[in-house]
Amino acid sequence: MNEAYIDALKALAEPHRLRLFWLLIHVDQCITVAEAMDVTGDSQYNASRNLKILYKANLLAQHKSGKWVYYTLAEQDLPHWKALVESVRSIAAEEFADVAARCKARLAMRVDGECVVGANSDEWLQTKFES
Amino acid sequence: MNEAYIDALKALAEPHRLRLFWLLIHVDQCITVAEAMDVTGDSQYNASRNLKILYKANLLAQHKSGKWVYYTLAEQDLPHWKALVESVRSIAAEEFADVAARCKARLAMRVDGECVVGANSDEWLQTKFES
DNA sequence: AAAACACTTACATAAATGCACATGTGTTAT
DNA sequence: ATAACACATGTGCATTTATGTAAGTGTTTT
Repeated sequence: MNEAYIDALKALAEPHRLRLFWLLIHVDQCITVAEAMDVTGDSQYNASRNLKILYKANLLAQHKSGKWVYYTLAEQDLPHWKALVESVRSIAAEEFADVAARCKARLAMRVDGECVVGANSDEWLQTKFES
Repeated sequence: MNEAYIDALKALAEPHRLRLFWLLIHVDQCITVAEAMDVTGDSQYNASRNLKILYKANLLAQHKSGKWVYYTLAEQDLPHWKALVESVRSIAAEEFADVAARCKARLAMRVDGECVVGANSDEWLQTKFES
């Protein structure tokens, strides 16, 4: 049945999750829950839960590395799934310009492509943004 | 903002509405609430409400003709909206083979392209389907 | 052993859904 | 005309589902 597709639509039909998914499409990289917290400003519970909902909806893949859990885009084979991802990708960048900038700054804090600092670190909080 | 887009995703993230929208894409024709009732088997309230929700989400257009209200696909200009419609269009037809057949039979009851008979008519109930 | 990241549970609040009934509007018959 | 009928929509209520905050659990690192 198309229950899985319905779940994907439900997962995307929430502002925080749509933003997270758009971000993962456009940065084209894995991000951890801690990084998502910093970038979006969501609480730990919401960042974790929303990423997990996107994962359970088969929109994201996850892999664990030490105490970090990285989420990344899931590969899509079916046409209507590809079109759905394409739809989110096509959203104008201006809508998410702020998070995109914050995400870029947060990923710059990585060492050898690995996340090494948790959420709300001093280093991150010193990086000021005027929104 | 992308609130309208969120509303569209929400509108589609419900089995009955997804089915209705898929149907309107594939029959490429207006249908009335009464016809939708017969085709989907939904109650009058649900058929009316779900069509209206899709309409308010800017996915459908409506025009009134006498006591009938015809719903049809809305034209989309923005890329992410087009891709969203394309996504639903790409859903395998087998998922909705039954409703597609019932819709074809129901539209055959029209006269000069106009709906002339209401829901649960004798004529319709005589048309038997084995589901 | 202690600290940190991610996840889960429990509870309170908000929102969506379905049903029954009532309303509004257009059509048809007398 | 006006009364009766039919299509579509709105309202009130009960049930279910989603969301947010706070606290607790599990696992890994140092």
